[in-house]
Formats: sequence, structure tokens, C-alpha cells
Amino acid sequence: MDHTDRKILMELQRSRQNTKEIAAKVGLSVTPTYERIKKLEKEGVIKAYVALLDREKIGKRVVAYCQVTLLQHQKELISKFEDAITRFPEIMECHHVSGNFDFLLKVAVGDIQEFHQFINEKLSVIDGISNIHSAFVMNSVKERTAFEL
Amino acid sequence: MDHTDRKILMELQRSRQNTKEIAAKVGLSVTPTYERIKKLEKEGVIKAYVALLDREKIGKRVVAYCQVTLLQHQKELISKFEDAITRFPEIMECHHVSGNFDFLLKVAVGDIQEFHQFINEKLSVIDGISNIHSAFVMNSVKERTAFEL
DNA sequence: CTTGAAAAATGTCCCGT
DNA sequence: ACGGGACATTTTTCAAG
Repeated sequence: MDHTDRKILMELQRSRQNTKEIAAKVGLSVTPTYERIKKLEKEGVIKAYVALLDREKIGKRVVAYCQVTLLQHQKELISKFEDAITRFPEIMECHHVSGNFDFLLKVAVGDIQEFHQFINEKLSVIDGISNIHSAFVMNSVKERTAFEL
Repeated sequence: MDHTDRKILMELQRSRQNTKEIAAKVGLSVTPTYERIKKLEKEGVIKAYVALLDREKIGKRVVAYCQVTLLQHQKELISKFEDAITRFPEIMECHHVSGNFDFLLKVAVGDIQEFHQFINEKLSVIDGISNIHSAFVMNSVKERTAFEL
């Protein structure tokens, strides 16, 4: 992966464009540009092309980050927790992290009532949880899916 | 926005597809499907179509969440902090949150050395910061950009 | 909404260098 | 690895029921 590939990826991370436009921006003709893109797709560097939606416009007014601490750090307990997490559509992200707590969850819901319900009926019901601490997003200063290359 | 629109959005959030495929999945013909998609784009419900990359394959081996606490909660201090944040390409997300700390940052870098450099030379240099606590992502159990509709 | 059609744009691939 | 050109697919628009 060279400088041109990185330029192509930066563009594709920003927005969908046709091969001609990309080619012009990286200073190549269409064919090599096309082949580079296909190669990046085949290698799995590009995982998918997706649509990003406006959170407010689809009625997800509440985003919260939940710090979850488990009772013990046994393999079984962790697996059980991770399995449960996968099933909840409210959870956008779940990361196993180092530090004071074990998991960091990003949750998106319609309103506070729905969040309350999620915590009480879904999250806190999972076995082996010792503690949950939530922080509500008041304003997203920056939010991108694009990595710097 | 009705049930069909939501179905269309769910598909487009999952992966790029041509109008014919979407039409088949939502049980409409191509023309109305095409018009619905254009409407959702025009209204800004669909913000953009982007490529998602494989983090490991582009060499971003380290992701960390940083909890930042400011010294005081003055408007000026907050604005200054937010301005500085915008300029750092390592920062993927920055949310102003309620709770024990003020800002939650998602940072993606190549390795620990780069992270160390980011904290010491970029983040901690910003005026008005009282505390930074970082948690490294060891495993991402779930990571999606798609909202449930 | 459906079907069908048709032009323009784009994607895809083969063959040169 | 690059560029040109040929062909297939898709996008986009339109008309009629």
C-alpha cells in the first residue's frame, strides 16, 4: 500500500465517488485507479460501503456511554456477557478495555425512558455484572469513521 | 418516513447495493424505491455513503478512550478545548458528556509510542485540562455504524 | 404504485505499451 | 503498473396505466 492507495482510501472514507473523480484526485487514469480500488476491496482493507444516517432525523435523541464492571474476570463470565451484548440492537459498540472498568458500551436510543428501560430490563439483568456507570452525550464535538492515513 | 423507508435505510446502512436489489428486498419496483432513496438523501436522513476500513490492515493497532476533565466549566475554556480537538487527526470522536468527567475521546493510532506522543505533546498541552484517564481497547466485541430502525 | 423504455453515466474487463 | 477503448450494468428520467 503506497501513497496513492492511501489517497484513494482517504477519499473513499470521506464519501462515495465514481472512479473517474478518484482518478483525477490521485492523478491517475481510470483503469489503474479502478484496479487499486478492487485490490483494496479484495484484500479486505475496505470492509464495506455503507450509508451514514443523521441520528436526530431518525429519532435517536439519546446516546450514552456505559462503563460496565464485572464481578470476576473468568473466561466464562466474559463470554456470557459478550454473547448477551450482541443481541441488543441499542448497543452500537462494545469494547473490552483495560483500566478501572471492563467494558465500554455505546448505546443509542430514542429517549431517556427507553434508556432507562434498556438499563433495567436488558443490561443490568445480565449475570455477573458488578457495576454500571453511564455518561450521556450532550454534544458531539467530533465524530468520524475515517482514519487518518 | 414509513416502514418501507426504514427497511431501505437498514439495508443501506448494512452495505451498498443497487436499486434493483433494494427494491426486491422491500417488495417494491425500482422506480418508487429509487425515489424514496433520493428523498432520504435530499432530506439529509442519509448524510453520506462512505467506505469503512479494516483498522488492523491500515496499521492502526491501538484504540483508546480518554476521559478528559477540565479545570473549570467556563464557556471560553470549553470552546478552546473543542477547537484544539478538531485539529488532531488521531481523534476519531470527541463527545461532551455528563457525569464524572467532561469529554470522552476516541483515539486511533499506530502503536503505544504514538499514543504516548499524542498524550504528551498534543492532548495534555491544551490549556485548562485537569485530568486525563485512558482506557485501551483490547477487543471490540461489537462495532457498528448502523442504527436500529 | 407498476411496467416498460431509453439515454447518460459508470463499472468492468481486455488488450495494448 | 499504466492508458485506451469496447462492452455490460446501473442510474436516472420519462410516459402511460
